[in-house]
Amino acid sequence: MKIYEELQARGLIAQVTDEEEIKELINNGKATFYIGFDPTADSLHVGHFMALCLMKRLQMAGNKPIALIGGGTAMIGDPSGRSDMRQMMTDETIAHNCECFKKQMSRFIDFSEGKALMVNNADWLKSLNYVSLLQEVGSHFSVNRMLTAECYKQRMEKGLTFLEFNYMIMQSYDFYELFQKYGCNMQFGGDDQWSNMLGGTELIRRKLGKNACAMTITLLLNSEGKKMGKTQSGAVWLDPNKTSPFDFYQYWRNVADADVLKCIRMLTFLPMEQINEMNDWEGSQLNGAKEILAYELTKLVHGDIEAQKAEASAKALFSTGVAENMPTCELSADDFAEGTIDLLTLLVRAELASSKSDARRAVEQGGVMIGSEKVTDLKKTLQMTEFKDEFILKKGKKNFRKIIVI
RNA sequence: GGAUGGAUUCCCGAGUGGCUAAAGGGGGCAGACUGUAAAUCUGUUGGCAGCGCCUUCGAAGGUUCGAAUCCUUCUCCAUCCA
Repeated sequence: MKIYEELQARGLIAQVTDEEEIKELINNGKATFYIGFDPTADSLHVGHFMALCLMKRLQMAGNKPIALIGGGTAMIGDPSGRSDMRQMMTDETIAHNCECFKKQMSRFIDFSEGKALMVNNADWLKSLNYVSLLQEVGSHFSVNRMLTAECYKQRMEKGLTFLEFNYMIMQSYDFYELFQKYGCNMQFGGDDQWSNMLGGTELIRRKLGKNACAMTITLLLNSEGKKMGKTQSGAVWLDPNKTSPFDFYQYWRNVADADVLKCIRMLTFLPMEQINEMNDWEGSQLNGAKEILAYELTKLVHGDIEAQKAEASAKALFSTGVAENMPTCELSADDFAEGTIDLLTLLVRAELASSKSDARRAVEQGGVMIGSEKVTDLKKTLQMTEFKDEFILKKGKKNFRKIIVI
């Protein structure tokens, strides 16, 4: 199976400008393509992960990726798919985020010997001259058409600033710049980027009379239509310090039945034959698929060893309630008042409860366990001497914390 | 620049002097049921040294025994007119 057909089979392709041309390019390793990443946080998350995987797949098929870090566009803020304006970031934050992105990306993409490039659009966007830009680029854009673009629709109701309105122009300019400088003939991106990307292909056609292609990746939505990779407390990050490998594993272990196979297809590198075998799995059998999904993704992001640890911990934890590698809370003597700590404080300290009131509620509702003992006494206290052996504190069914005193 | 409407707890949204830590829904959390799933049902959902106190209704002042609610100024948003 050629790469284009594989992407198709995995359900990764959302929209393309010219199917035949794109097939020809990427199946024969003739594409130099770019994907842009706006450094809006200090770590990549699951959404970026899909794009990185795509880069990797295409690189393996002989195409040349350019990772574009949007140090310049981040200063504008992409209004696509947003109902509110982005928080403005300082230059220092953006620069810092760019650095973080670079490090993380290098783990996925092979940048050695010019097999891939990494560029930052701040390098050319920041030095643009307003009047000449208006003349050279602005004259090729029709406001009428821009306003009908899907990505602005939502914002037409809530309000859109001129700054954000220009995001499309900047992204188009990026493509134009990369086309000339590196012969970049394709752009990939999330499906919400479609109109921004078309802006680029059109700019290239009008200014240079040349053809460039664009293709969008299907957004990873769950069965409820929400973007995956988000939890209550925020995104699922790729940085182990922001989302531990264990939590990362658990996120995928817990996806809904309806979403497992889609995730396996779109996110893992397992061969299609193997995935197709799972097609008619149902009921509790899908738990097996979830384990595969969680393991494969953890392996891709955090490596073999971490993935094994996370898997072993999760299995042990949910069968015996004890595991080698599990989220741990280390207490020091300072956490004890006269050698004692009360349960509610401990729950907060272990990050199992957001406040003491929250901890109290959890206990009142019978959700807290020490080891295998349910605790109902709100005033329970623990002596420091009882901590000689580590023990497991549990809130609800899925929140475990090993408590140790150092 | 002018006119009008608006800003409420994580989100949406009721509340227009005391009964309001603030209806209802969503989301979250916990329990039951299960397969670490979904659906469903139940409870819960500002904080603290639990039954009392403190902080909260865009911001700052003021009126009042008492304000999310009334007045003043300010900030922001939307719509219409220029």
